[in-house]
Amino acid sequence: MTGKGIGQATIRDVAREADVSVASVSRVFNRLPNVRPELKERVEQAARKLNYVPHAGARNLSMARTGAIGVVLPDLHGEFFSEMLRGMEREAALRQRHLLLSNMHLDIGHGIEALRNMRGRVDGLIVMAPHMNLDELFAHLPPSIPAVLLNCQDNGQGRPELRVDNVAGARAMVRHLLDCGRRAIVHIEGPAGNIEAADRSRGYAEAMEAAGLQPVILPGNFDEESGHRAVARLQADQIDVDAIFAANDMMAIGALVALRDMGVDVPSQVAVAGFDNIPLARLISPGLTTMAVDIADMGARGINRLVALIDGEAVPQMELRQPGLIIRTSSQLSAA
Amino acid sequence: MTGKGIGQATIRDVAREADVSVASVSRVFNRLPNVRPELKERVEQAARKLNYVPHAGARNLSMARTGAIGVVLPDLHGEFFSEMLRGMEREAALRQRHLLLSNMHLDIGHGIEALRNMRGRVDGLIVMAPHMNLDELFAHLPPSIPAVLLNCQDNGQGRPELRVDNVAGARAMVRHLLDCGRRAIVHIEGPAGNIEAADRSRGYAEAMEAAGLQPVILPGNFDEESGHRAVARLQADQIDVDAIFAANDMMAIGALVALRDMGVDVPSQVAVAGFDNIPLARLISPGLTTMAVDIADMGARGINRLVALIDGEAVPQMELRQPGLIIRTSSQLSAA
DNA sequence: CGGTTTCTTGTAACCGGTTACAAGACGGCT
DNA sequence: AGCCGTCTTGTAACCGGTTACAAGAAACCG
Repeated sequence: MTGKGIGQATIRDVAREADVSVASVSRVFNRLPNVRPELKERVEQAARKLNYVPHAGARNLSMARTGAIGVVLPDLHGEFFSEMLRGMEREAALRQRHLLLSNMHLDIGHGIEALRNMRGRVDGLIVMAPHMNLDELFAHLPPSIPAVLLNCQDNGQGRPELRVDNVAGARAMVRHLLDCGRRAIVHIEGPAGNIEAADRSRGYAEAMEAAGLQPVILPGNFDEESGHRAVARLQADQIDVDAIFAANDMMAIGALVALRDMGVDVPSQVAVAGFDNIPLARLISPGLTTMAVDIADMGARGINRLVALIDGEAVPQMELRQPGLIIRTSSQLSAA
Repeated sequence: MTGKGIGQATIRDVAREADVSVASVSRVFNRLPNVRPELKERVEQAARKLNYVPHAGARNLSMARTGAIGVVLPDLHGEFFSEMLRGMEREAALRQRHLLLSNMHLDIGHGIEALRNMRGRVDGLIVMAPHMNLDELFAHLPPSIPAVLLNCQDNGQGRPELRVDNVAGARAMVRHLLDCGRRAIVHIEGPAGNIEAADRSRGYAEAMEAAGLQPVILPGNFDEESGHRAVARLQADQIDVDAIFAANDMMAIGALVALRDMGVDVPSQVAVAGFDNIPLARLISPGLTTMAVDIADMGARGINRLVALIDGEAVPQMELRQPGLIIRTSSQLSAA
């Protein structure tokens, strides 16, 4: 109808249509107070007629502010990440921010590229990279871009961080299993190079040694399948075991399923425990004993910190969150 | 060191440092072939020295292309949405696109605002809004912005759509329960105004009537809690029931948990079935019989279509996907 | 050796907003 | 009337890139 065909109306089209300057149109759309009502009405009418929608990209450029937050995660698989994302989204929406997603898969080169791609697209970054050298990751990035780090390795970035105390959590879990009367406690580890996996493994080993027991560690990579494999391995190697402590819930669930298939009763024959308290842990049966990290809250808090940082407020340098033990059926005391 | 303090290097800074024009710097960064190697080297050196990272926002503006896709979902809760997002992310990464998230909660006003906010930020939109009037939603939006609709209500938008055949799926599920010998099949419905919920409810009612049985429908809203409540209601009202068909898996799981708490055995006393085949359905025990929608694939396909649409390729107007019956323990034949 | 082609490089306009600044209109005051 | 302050409005520069176009250099040709 308007004949413009492709391409949408710009602020200049509206200005022409309403016979005012672009500055006035801008003022109307930004609700600045110093606009005569009659003129305001004229502009709004013209905008309606042309079906004008402001171009956010142009606005971002001239204001040097995008209203978006870049979220860089190592993966999007499993409930852990979706919970985290959910928490972030909730908080971001509250603060009128959008989330720009980017997962960096495994390679650090991709990670660096992903971060560089964010410049000019977002006002700040949330980076979760438990499996990468942070200093290398940030090496070729201007230091002025605000960023909050989640569960990252030690680094010299001096950026605000949120971490879960994985070592303490793992120790506490081992103590709980000992309290349940278990002695042959086997740990299924997370992937190599991942700081969270390493910390949980360390906490396990420390607690076992403190109890005068020999640590037994099987490899895994945080997915259900590897929990399954670990149990198969236990059986194949005839390893003595009365409790399995997996480095995360998905592996614990894989182990539960494998044990169920083998006809081994949980918890009477073997207790099982995980880490993270993903929503599934409560729903599976038997209910999974785990260390609760409030994942969504952690995501929300990260956004919260980042927004404060972007706004130039003071932000605590590091927060170490303590996970809490959740006891469910999978580690109930054996029949006395 | 460089004295610039806050604010990052721009293309003009690099041009000055390398003593070339901005056009040349742009050419180097965009890997255009017609640049003398010596000059290219000089530019790269200058860029390295200044720690220059191109400003994506500016690039987007001048090229009228952002490389981002806006994803507008009604909610981010539960495995359904995380699965969908995962599928989208995978496909988007493959096509070098970013995802900009925006959930529109319940209100249509917010939905319209969310869509408008996307202009100039993204090249196209994926909209999933089973609970909204699409024509109203798109009314104040320029028609030229590419968009793909997922599981939306009938509308006059003429935009590419992907839908699940919810009516057929529900009918098939009822037939399966009948085959299992169940007659008193109760349906737990999804939220009012949601087209998917309505279609599943319709399929259920049609199949029941076709079998000469009386439909019994209880209210629900797609979350676990409402499945739980529905079962409580069944008991309170002493309703005769030998099978429960919930409009989605989360409600079915709520029902399972409620039945377990009440000491009712599944499936011998009551069979339970859901819809969606979220990952949890396989893991819970008893395993949940459900209609499988390949959620992640649906998300990936949506992105795929949208990218084609953005690139000006021809795209099928509508695809109706058939869900598949997955039989698990929760609906095993009663002991003969 | 002049003319034509090809390749490299720079200048400046443009994308679509925001905003500093100037100018004009208006009202109130002496 | 003349002066001043306040309020409204417009002009034009700017954000940081891309790119059409022109110009200069080099290569190639008869």
